[in-house]
Amino acid sequence: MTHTPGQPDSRAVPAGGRPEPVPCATTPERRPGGRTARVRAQVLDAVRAELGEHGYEGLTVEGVAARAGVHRTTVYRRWEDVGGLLADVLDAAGEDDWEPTDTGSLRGDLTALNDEIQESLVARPSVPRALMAAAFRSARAAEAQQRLWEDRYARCETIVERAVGRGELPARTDARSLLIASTAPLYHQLVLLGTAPDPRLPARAATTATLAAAAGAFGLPVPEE
Amino acid sequence: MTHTPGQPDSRAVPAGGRPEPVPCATTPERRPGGRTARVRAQVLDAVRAELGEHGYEGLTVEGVAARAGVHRTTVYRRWEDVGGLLADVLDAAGEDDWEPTDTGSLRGDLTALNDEIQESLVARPSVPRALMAAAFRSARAAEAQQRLWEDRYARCETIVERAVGRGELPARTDARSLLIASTAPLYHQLVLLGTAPDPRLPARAATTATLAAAAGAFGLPVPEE
DNA sequence: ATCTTAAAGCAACAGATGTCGCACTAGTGG
DNA sequence: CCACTAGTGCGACATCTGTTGCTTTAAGAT
Repeated sequence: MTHTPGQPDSRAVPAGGRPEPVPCATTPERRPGGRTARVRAQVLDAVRAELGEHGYEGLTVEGVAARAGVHRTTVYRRWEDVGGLLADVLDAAGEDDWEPTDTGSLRGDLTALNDEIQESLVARPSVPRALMAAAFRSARAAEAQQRLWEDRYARCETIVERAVGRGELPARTDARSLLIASTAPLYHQLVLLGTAPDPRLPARAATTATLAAAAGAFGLPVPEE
Repeated sequence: MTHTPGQPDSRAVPAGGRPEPVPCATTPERRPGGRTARVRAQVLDAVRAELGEHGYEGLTVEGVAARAGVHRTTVYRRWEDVGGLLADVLDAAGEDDWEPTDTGSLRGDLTALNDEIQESLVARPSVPRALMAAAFRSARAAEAQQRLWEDRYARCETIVERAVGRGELPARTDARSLLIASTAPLYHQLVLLGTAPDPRLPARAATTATLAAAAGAFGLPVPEE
């Protein structure tokens, strides 16, 4: 996850994901060499550090540039604004190897997942929370956020597949809906409602979703009977 | 809901909800008279109008002041910042007489509620969405938002009470958890995940919650058998 | 009517934020 | 080794955002 400065990553991503100024076919890849990649790594590291220290509120282009040892103008030119920075961070966040833990039961898996979510959301300052805040302000960050959600929920579908394999769930189950039903109350209460975190909430939400699933709430074609 | 300019409202609210500069007991109420109230009404109307036209992104103190026909400084002094403005708007929003519609069944009531929610969230620009965005940036707006959520969910508890009265649910049912389970997927998908609105989502989320409730997912003390 | 004073208007200022042209540095290719 | 140039550094500038001291207006009381 953490980029090692000085060891340029080989990903030749167009930095901010913005449309490039039309490479004229003679320049297939602009200049993926040392300095460019190094600056990108420094800046993204700085963003994560600033986010961890001051949260989204305290995240400013000025501060990021200073911490990265880079000039303001460079950041503005490559990432445009704070939203662009976070979009890049979000894309990088999707490149880890996270996967849901296997506890042996659907309810256990969902509870473990919810525990992880709750933990990441109650931390102060919370990076995921900051990224959600950013998604409200920047279209680019919102798109990156969407990609990350999609990736995460796709990985979580293995939870449902395992449950189907164990016979806990019917084969044709809408995995995505089940996962959302299980996790949504957490985000709703912790992020939107702003209620105090309840240590039993993760388990309760997971249990509710499990019960609904057992009652056939997420059956796909519902063969009626 | 809409304030009629020129007809000062009698609510002697301390405007922004901020701690007042200690009234010296000789001045029990500062100056609730015409101009003060009129300015407040003008400004709040301007906020709602700007929000409807440009969304949260385009909401600026400068624009609000101009539209309200008031000087910038006045807005800064009474509301401090955009968050303060929205907090005041949020508090005013809680003073309506909204109540959940009665369709005759738990599932129907929850579906109707979700339909209303979805409708308010897919509108562009969406005022509720703007208020949520504001809650991320301003502590004052966040508190006001919290008060509004609390008020809304409290009113919705009548849905559960009616269902209990009809014998659809056991007497000891955790109304709040049921309501959150029913509504959270909507907010999660439309606000956080940013997925395209699905016209059947409200009904499906309501059905899921109803099934879970029937399975005893929201029983309060659970007398064990 | 007139006095008092809370609140609004006004203008000048300070700081943050973002932009632009130009110079320079350092990969890249000959 | 040298030439080329994408990308960065630098400083000057424009703008937006928020603050402060003072003046003016008008609500409320005598």
